[in-house]
This record gives sequence, C-alpha cells and structure tokens, in this order.
Amino acid sequence: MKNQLVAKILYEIADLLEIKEVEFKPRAYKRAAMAVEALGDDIEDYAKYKNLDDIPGVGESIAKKIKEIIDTGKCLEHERLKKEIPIDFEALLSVEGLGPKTVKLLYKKLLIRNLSDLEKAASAGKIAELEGFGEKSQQDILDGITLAKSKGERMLLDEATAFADDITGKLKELSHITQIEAVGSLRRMKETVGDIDIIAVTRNAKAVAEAARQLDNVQKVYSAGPTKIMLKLRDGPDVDIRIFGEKSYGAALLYFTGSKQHNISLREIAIRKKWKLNEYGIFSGKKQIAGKSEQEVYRKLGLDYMAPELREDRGEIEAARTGNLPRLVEQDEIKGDLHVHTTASDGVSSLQEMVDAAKQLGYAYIGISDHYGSLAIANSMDSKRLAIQHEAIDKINRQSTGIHIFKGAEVNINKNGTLDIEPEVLKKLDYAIISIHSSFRLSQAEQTKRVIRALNHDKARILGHLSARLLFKREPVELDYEAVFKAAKAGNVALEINSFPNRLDLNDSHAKAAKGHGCSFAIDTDSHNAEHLRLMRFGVGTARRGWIETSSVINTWPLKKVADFLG
DNA sequence: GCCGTTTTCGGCCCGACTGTTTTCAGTCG
Repeated sequence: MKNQLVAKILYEIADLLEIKEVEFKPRAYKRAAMAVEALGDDIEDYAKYKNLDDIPGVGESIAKKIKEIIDTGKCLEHERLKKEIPIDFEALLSVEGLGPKTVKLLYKKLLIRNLSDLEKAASAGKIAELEGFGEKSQQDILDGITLAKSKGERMLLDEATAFADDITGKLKELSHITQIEAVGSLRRMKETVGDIDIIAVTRNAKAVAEAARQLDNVQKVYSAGPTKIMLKLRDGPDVDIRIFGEKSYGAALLYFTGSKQHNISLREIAIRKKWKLNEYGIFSGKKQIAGKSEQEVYRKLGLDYMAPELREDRGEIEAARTGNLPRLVEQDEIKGDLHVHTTASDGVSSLQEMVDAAKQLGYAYIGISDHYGSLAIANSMDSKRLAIQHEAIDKINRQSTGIHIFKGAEVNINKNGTLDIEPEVLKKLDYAIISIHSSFRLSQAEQTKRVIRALNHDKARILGHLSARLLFKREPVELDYEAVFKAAKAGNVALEINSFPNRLDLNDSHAKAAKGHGCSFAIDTDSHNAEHLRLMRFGVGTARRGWIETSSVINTWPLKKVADFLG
C-alpha cells in the first residue's frame, strides 16, 4: 500500500512549488494528493487495473509521477525541487501559523531549514527583528513548536464522538443556543477524526464565544472572534466552533461538514449558474436565495440530497445530479445483531444481559457468536460448553419473549483455510462467522487462497472483520479483495461490516467495491459487553460511506428471511 | 497541472481571524 507515500510526495511538491510562487500548480498537486489519500483502493492495484488519470484531479503529468513513485519509491521532479530548496517542510509547516510564505521568508532571511533552526532563531529573538514580525509572532512560533511536538494523533470515532457530545452538551446549557451540531469528518463518519468541528445557531454570538473560551479543559485558544473560536483541549483534540444565524444554518452545515473537495465542487456548480456559494448561503448578487437547510441548497443547485457519509467527491455529485444516489441503509432499519460475545467466551455480559439489551434496542433477533475452537484466543468454547449455551438459548427461545436468538459461533480460519471446529459441532450451529485471528502476515496469494477456501463451508454464513486490521495498531492483511468478494458472492456468504471503532472492517471503500460485486452484508458490533451493542451506529456509518443500500444488509431483513439466509 | 451542461483555452472556492499594520498579507479550514 503506497497511497500514503504517493500522497506525501505530491503534497511536498505542492509546498515546494508554492514556495517558488508557481501559480495554480500547487493546488493541482494538492488536489491530486487528497484524491489519492481518499482513494481507499490500493494505488498499486489501481495502477494495474485502471487508469490513474481516472482519479479526479489526476491528469497525464501527475499520473506519470505517481507511476514513477510506485515503481521507484520516489519522483525525480520532487528530488530536484528538494535539492533546490533544502527545507524540512513537513516539520516547519506543522507549526501552527507557519505557511509556505513565512517558511520561505525565514529561509531567505535567516537560513532556517528545520525545527531546530527555527527554535534557535526564535529563542535568540532574531525573528522579532524581521520586518512584518514582532514579539507576539515570535512567541507564537515558540508555542507552536511545543504544540507541534506534542501534536495529538487522530482519534477513533467513538472517542471523537465523546469529546463532541461533551462540548455540545456544555455549550447547550447556554440558553442562547437554539441549534448545535458536530460537523466535519465526524459527521461524515470518517473512520478516524483529527479535530472536532462544531457549529451553533444563536442570537447571542458573543456569549457563546465567551462560554467556549471558558470551557474547563481548554489548553490553548488559537483565535477567538465574534463568530469563530479555535482552541485546543488539554489531552484532547483541536476544536473549531463557528456561530451562525438561523437563515444560514443549512449552508453552514454543508460547508463545515465537507469534505473540502465536495464543497469545492458545489461551489463550482454555483459559479456556473452565476451564483456564489459560501457558508452563509447561495447568493445571486447580494441576495441570499438559499441557505436555511442543506436540502434547500442542494435543490437550488439541481442536486438530490446527499447524506454526509457520501460527501467525499467520489461520484456522489454526479449521482445526485442524475437521480442515481443509493438508497442508503439507516440505523433504525437494523433488526438484529449477529456478532455478539458473552461470558461463555471472552465477553463480560451474560447471555441474558445481551438478550435484554438487544430487546431494549427493539431488535427482532440476536445472534450469539462466542469464540469456538482450539486456538487459545479469547477463552474459546469447546463442544461441552457450546452444548450448555445451546440449552440456555433454547430455554429463552421457548419463552417467546419477542426476540429470537440464533445459535452462532465465531470460528477461526486456520492457516490452511480449514475451520478451527469439528465438523459435527459445526452442524449444530445455525451459522458460523468465520474470521482471521492468526497468521496475519501471509503473502497476498496465500492469504487469498486461505480465505476463499474457508468460504466453502456450508455453515460459514458471515465473513468476519475481513482485513483483520486494528486502527493505529495492526495493518490489514494482504489480500486480493476483489477475488474474495467474487467468491463471497458466489458462495452467498455475507461480508461483515464490523462496527467496533478500532476495526470498522470492511472499511468504506472495500464495502463499496464489494457492493460492485453484488455482495450482501452483515453490520455487526462484535460486542463483548451489553453497552457495545450501541456501537452499531459506527458500522452503519461505515456502510453508508460505502454506498451500501438497505436491501443488501441481511440484518435489516425480517426474522424469517434472515433465518432462511443463515440456513 | 487539471478540467469542461459556457469552454480543448482560460480559468482556477471563499471567508474569519491575527499581527503588524493604518489597509492588508498570510494562514487556516
């Protein structure tokens, strides 16, 4: 997977060109870099099977450079520029407040090439002496260096959600706020979130701005005007808060939800219609002609409403223009959860607790899928313990409590593609979720063969967390995903979209690719605790980012139909 | 360097905030 490398080099070329004050090209390189970052597909596979210049923002010239990076790991043009301007951009630009222009000026005047040069010059008071700088900007640079060094990682979705809920909750206590919502990548349900964006509607912007500054865990206020506050939380993310009037709320939601590229495309449509689109609305001359709601803005632009999860400039605008948007799966259409652990293996809630929690969510069914097998992972069950569990399940099912319990198990796929379960025990299950829990580092060919072989078992009905990645922790396995999707379709096995925030596996782009093969999906939580059942929203969000429609999600189906599917 | 429901040439998103300034350039999202 060289996507990150390609994106990084393209970004650096953009920065270098910007320093050289080349016009327009920096934007082109940045746009291409962003597109590669958002691609999802492995860029090497993409280069093999498709045309690189099909990627929006990539034309003939950049395609060539991408090819060069894939083949050689670098790009001559990039090397040449670096030699010409020997500056450590990544480090310097990571300092809040420093942009290409300032970096260039500091290099020209003080020969600053890296963070340590910068720190020395600022400490020695050299920067304040430069024209256009002062004591304040010099101190800001020193502060920025400290912050850059301690720069927080991106967060998992549930963590970001918790921060956002906390802040919106506190601000809402102010009576002046009529609406408040977390937007940005969090609202788009991107798998990781960098900072928290919040917009609020109020008639008393000043009071809200003041309240934001006074939040108890603020480490630093970057800037605070009457309608925009940017701050950093202690041991937490950066938070941007913007304040709007009611008649701009929709345009503001749209703008700050992004993605950036989606917005730019919308603005270009507005320009073509001789209008202007900004965060306050669509304007014809000085007159606002839309902006109160997102729906209104899209409608005015001649587009169907696009859910936030779709707004990545991955073809949704064209689909919205031509009435071809997918009918996305909704959270309240989920009728059950088919990947749930209990105290019988490594869960911490009992069978009864899980069933009760599922009932509270209004589910019609739940699939209990404790670990089974010889592998010493996760307190796996043996046949005896499974039999005991089945008795308990039968008993609850007989009580006809309004929810049906399926007898499942999560079964490890052995290295050779066989299943880690005795055939006679497998027969006793309603279904098996088959997943990889070991041998993560096989070659792509071996791993693919392993998974496809495992798909052939009758009781294998769901393929669990396929890539086996753990965000921030473990890379996905090497796999020919297209081949696996084909095999899953042929064997009528559902692909899991695991909702656990550090998994989200399939990820959005794999889900979209699988959809292209006509696969069906199971959005599951992999709960190990009754509380975890609520993580379903993150799986649904990921599915929606993958353009997944309700009809292909087996756990939106009624009991009878899903029972037939599981067999 | 990229792109096209005006265009294969001639455009390229838009506004808030800050510091160091007396009107704005740079940065950020």
